[in-house]
Amino acid sequence: MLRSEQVFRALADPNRRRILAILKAGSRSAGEIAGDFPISMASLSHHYGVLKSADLIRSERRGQSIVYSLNTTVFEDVASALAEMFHIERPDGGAS
Amino acid sequence: MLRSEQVFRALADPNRRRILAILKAGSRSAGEIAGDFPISMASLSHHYGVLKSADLIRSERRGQSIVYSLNTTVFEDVASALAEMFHIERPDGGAS
DNA sequence: TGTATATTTAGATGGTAGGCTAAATATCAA
DNA sequence: TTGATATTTAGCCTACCATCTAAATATACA
Repeated sequence: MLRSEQVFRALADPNRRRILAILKAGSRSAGEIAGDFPISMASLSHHYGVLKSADLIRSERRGQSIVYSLNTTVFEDVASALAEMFHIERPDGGAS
Repeated sequence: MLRSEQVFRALADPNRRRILAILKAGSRSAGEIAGDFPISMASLSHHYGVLKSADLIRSERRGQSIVYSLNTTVFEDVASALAEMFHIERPDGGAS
């Protein structure tokens, strides 16, 4: 089940999209990600929450750190929803 | 050139997504669209502005009415950007 | 246990977004 | 030009969002 509402809202913020872009290269801890941003770790934590509630990322504790990674399966759904929204024919006809 | 920033922001609002869904069925005047919404025509006009600045819709005056229609080409770009964002292979390899 | 490190949660604040009403603009038709 | 219809623009208000600092939680290590 795709939470369109939360997904679109999550994608609306440039910092969140940048987090996703970073995670695209591989999993990273909250601290590692923070190094690339000018905002506080607390603010980033808020963004992680938004991305998680949209199921776009996942988190896993590893020792003292919390490691975030991309959840690619949801992206398939988003791409399909978007294609549907614009009535674009896609070869896989709606990966669910 | 895709204005990601404005496109994502435009898609973040449910009323705007609903406007797009309505226009998917065909062009409609501002007044016709308004019939499906509980908000004022002035508020809708604001949403048209946001959608236009993202180049997601186009407008054309026809007599006293202004008729809105979907700009599907931009959606191809959005779908591609999204696919890129998640590193999903697509058959058309990025329609630009 | 006590302390340091890593991250989140709580609470406050400024800015932006979306809603409204009222006024302005544009077209049509007398 | 005058009046009616269609839509946008202007101004205001409220709610939400991104950000901050400070405090809380969780883990590691001595």
